[in-house]
Amino acid sequence: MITLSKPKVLICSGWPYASNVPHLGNLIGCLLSGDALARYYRLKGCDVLHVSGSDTHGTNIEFEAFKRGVSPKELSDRVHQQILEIIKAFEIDMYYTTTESPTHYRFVHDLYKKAEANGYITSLEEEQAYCTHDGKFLADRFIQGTCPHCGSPNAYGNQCDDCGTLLEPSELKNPRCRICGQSTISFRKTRNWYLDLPKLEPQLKAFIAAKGFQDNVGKFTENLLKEGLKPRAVTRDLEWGIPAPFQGAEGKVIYVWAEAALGYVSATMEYFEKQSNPRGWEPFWLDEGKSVKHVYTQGKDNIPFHTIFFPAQLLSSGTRYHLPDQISATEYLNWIGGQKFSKTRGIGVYSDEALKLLPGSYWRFYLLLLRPEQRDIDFSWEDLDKAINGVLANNIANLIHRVTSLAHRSYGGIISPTAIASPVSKAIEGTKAKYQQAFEAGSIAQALRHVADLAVVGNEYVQKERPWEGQKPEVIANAYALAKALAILLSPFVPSFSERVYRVLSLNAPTLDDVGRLEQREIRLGPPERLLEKIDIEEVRAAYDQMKGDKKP
RNA sequence: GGCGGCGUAGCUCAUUUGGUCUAGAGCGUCCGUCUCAUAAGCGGAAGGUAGUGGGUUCGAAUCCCACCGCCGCCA
Repeated sequence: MITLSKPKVLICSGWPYASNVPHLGNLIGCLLSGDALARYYRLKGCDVLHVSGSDTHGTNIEFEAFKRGVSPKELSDRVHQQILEIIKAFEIDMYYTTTESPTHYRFVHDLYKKAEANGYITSLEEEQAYCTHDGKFLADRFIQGTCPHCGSPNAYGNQCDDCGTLLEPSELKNPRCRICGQSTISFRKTRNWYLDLPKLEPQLKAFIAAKGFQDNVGKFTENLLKEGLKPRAVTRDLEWGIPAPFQGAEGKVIYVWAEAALGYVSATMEYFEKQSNPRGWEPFWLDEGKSVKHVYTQGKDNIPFHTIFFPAQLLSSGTRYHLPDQISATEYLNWIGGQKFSKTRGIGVYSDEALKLLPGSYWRFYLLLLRPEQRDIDFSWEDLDKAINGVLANNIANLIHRVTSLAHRSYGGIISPTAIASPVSKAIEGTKAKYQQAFEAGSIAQALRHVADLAVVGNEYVQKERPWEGQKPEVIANAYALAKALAILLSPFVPSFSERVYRVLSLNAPTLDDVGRLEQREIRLGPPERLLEKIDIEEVRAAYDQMKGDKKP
């Protein structure tokens, strides 16, 4: 018998910025969506790797570190550790690294050296703000001054938050350095290196046309291409970051946008290095064909990075890397009343705080069910309550408990190998088909809704057949088939919950193929178990209020 | 200001390329009911002029135009 190698799937989740732990919106957009997809493809029997890591460079981290009086390295290391804990608590099963990894440095160096050799790197001398007191060039955000339009004294070098006008650093009146607070700013000439995107445009267009990205992803990308691409600077005069490998660029670093996404490749390399299989990454990245599928999850703001800038970086190397196949982008999850999450202003729940309120699996279920796939949504306690108590507890967990209790009460906990009645098997097969279709299209919330719908069918069925009256072993067998299908289909969303159900239903590492499959022999159920505790949303809310209250000075 | 996206019952969403009649479902609400189950389940009812206003069509939530609101990109 010939065993074909399993289809490979690489899930790439957007890299959390290591200035702070991710908030709920970041989490659902990147890592959680990626985990659900990865688990789905594993359930289907694919060879799956899910990678991401902490994005540790850039001026935001430098500034945040400065505010806290620590080095950028100290700050990002600390946040990275926190994120690792969060990943564990949210039951995310992936390879998570950081842009500080040596493999990443090496890969970024190699790639840009090749890009330079291939003639895709140009350089240009420009004037940039420089603080003579601190002796360094200042990123736009590090300069503050008076807005020339509205007169606000708190405008930044890139924009005035008070009137919304976009600015150039040179437009600010009385510019001062946000690091030392002094007005010791002058403009000096400096040379920076650019990725020649216009030169890569034909290749990019061919790639985008070939992949045919859907919906908002396609539109975003088209618009950007329509406007025409300009060369983008890939270096900056900073100390924190990956040193630029170009001739004459000593003392400069590769700017964060130009290296973080390359981490998808270097993380894959690093994963296989640790498996003592240093060439294991190649089938994932060097096969241009259909035997590997690349799916990216991130917030909508990152779409162009993944459809244009990141592919451009890969193309500039001259190596024919596998380019993105699918972008599963989310809209935004905002806080109550449409407010933006803000750590400093104390708005919203960050992932570390979320875990103090409820276990990770509860958040998973809520976030994946309400995943913003069509438009921005606002968090609400009511939705959280409905998702957990209404859908997961009352409908799903209760149905499974109901079935196992019935089986034990009147049938000795034994499921006989009966054929599944056609309406039940039809419902299971129909759900499975819609579920797969949704997942393959990257519509994770939709897949979960199909599962929830099956639980409704299950309750209707049990109610109608009344297996608590007389002996109806075939009804119990059908109900068992429903419970089993639910447990398996739910595993990409709430893995620990599914594991508990597997134990009760006597299932051993089932796969997608087991959904709707006929039992060959008698099954002896484990003792009925209360599978999920409900939440008291008012208590959770009170705990949240207290947590936030404690933080205020 | 320019470009793009979105706008369906209180909430979350369905309505495959415009056409099964009174636009569906879950949750919530109200009424009824079973009792195996986590005060869960089931049945029924109320609830939408599909953002608004025009237009195309025999027929539009689904196509076109304008306006309003939200979001994003750009200036």
